[in-house]
Amino acid sequence: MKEEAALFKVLSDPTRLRLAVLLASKGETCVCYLAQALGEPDFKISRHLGIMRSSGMVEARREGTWMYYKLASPRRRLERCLRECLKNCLTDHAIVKTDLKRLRKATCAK
Amino acid sequence: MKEEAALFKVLSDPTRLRLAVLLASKGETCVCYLAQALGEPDFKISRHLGIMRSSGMVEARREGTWMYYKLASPRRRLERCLRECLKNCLTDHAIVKTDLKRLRKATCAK
DNA sequence: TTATTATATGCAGTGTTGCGCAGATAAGCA
DNA sequence: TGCTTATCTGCGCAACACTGCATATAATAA
Repeated sequence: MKEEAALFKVLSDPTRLRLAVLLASKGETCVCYLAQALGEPDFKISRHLGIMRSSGMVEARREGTWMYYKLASPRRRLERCLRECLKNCLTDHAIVKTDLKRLRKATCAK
Repeated sequence: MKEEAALFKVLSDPTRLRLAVLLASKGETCVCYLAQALGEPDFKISRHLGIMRSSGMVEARREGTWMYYKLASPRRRLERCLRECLKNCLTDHAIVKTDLKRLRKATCAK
């Protein structure tokens, strides 16, 4: 049960939860865009993405200087179910809406 | 988003996750039965139930010396969705099966 | 080479978490 | 009243988690 609990633990931090919802809704996105979307320093975003990555929830791809992150395809049934939760229940959350708005305006030349 | 993350946090501990699945599957149950089902000391179970209770995930009812706990009825959509996850994805987990087996054999005269 | 941009990481401080034990409380019964 | 059972809680400890800052790495271009 430890592994299942670990899935919940990854989502138990507000920053990571916002990132997960954003990635679930927008697909592959690069770190600097995510940092602007959340209005948080990029080293913080990078840290949390690292945590999500080492848990297997997220995959990364380098393209030049940029790193693109996306949700990994679910392995267990629980992962698929949780992702549905994110999409169905959190996409219209107030904070997510403003995150998405800022994401749309984001540029890579900070 | 903090409140939503808190929901995941409650389920991010293996003991609490097992308790939640058990309560989702069996309904109202008293502490000593839950302790026997999980094979853990009752003060530990009581602690975790207390955490689940103060988060609003669980409700308690006293009957004489016994305390009966059950899942509270979900308030937000996310809570309902998460409960579905527990029922659909974790009820047939190996540990839950043995928990349920021990729960069936549990008695209150320790 | 150096400079620039994007991303990651080591470190230290602070706070939080889960645990076991011992003891406290609460209810029921003799 | 005292005794038993069931449940809860205060304490100390060890482990862990989140943050900000500074620095390191990685890739690209001049």
